[in-house]
Amino acid sequence: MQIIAGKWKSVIIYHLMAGTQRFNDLQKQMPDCSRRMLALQLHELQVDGVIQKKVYPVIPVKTEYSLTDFGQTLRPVITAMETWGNLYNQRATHQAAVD
Amino acid sequence: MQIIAGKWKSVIIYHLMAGTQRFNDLQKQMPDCSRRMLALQLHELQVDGVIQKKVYPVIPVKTEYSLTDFGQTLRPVITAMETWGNLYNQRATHQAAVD
DNA sequence: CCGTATCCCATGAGATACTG
DNA sequence: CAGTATCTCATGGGATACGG
Repeated sequence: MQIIAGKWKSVIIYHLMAGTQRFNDLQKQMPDCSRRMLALQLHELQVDGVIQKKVYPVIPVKTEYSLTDFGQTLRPVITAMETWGNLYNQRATHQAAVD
Repeated sequence: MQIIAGKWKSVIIYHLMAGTQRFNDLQKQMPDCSRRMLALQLHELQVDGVIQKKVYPVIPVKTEYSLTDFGQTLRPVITAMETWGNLYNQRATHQAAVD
């Protein structure tokens, strides 16, 4: 599952599951991920065919990211993670591991 | 999900889902993971409360690793990954991403 | 058998400044 | 707005050798 292994990839996919997002939308939802890292991981996800990027040639530029059909197949994996996270997020034990 | 984020952690958990394993058992099942890396990731999983280690004070030493109750709660996540992997492992496209 | 210690290089990732 | 470029330091991870 190298496809998800990147530190932020699963989070990006999670946010894109809610629908198309712009670069800044994603950044606001992941304040701990630097602009540089976000760009790098988005690029990798794109190369792996998980997400697609649409660029509108207006000024200033506008881009939109969304899941490809292939990326959509990852939904069950991400939702399994989310379900697990919801169960254990509020607990004191293992808090460091859950993050 | 830093708990699974380590390069080999999900694979270790996957193998331990089949039951208790010795260090060498795990190593044989993960030839691409060095002994050093295996030891490091096992230790982290132990610290995070995902797995437990039992050492038998015989010579030569014998150790056994198994999932804790907490570790067992990760089953749905790992099986979701496995299901996804089974679907896409054999396909030509995205092969690099699946790995 | 099951690790740890050390050395060393490759990659990761923040900060900052710049561009179409 | 949505990135790139560069510099720099931190971390990851292989190889090898050693230890209980």
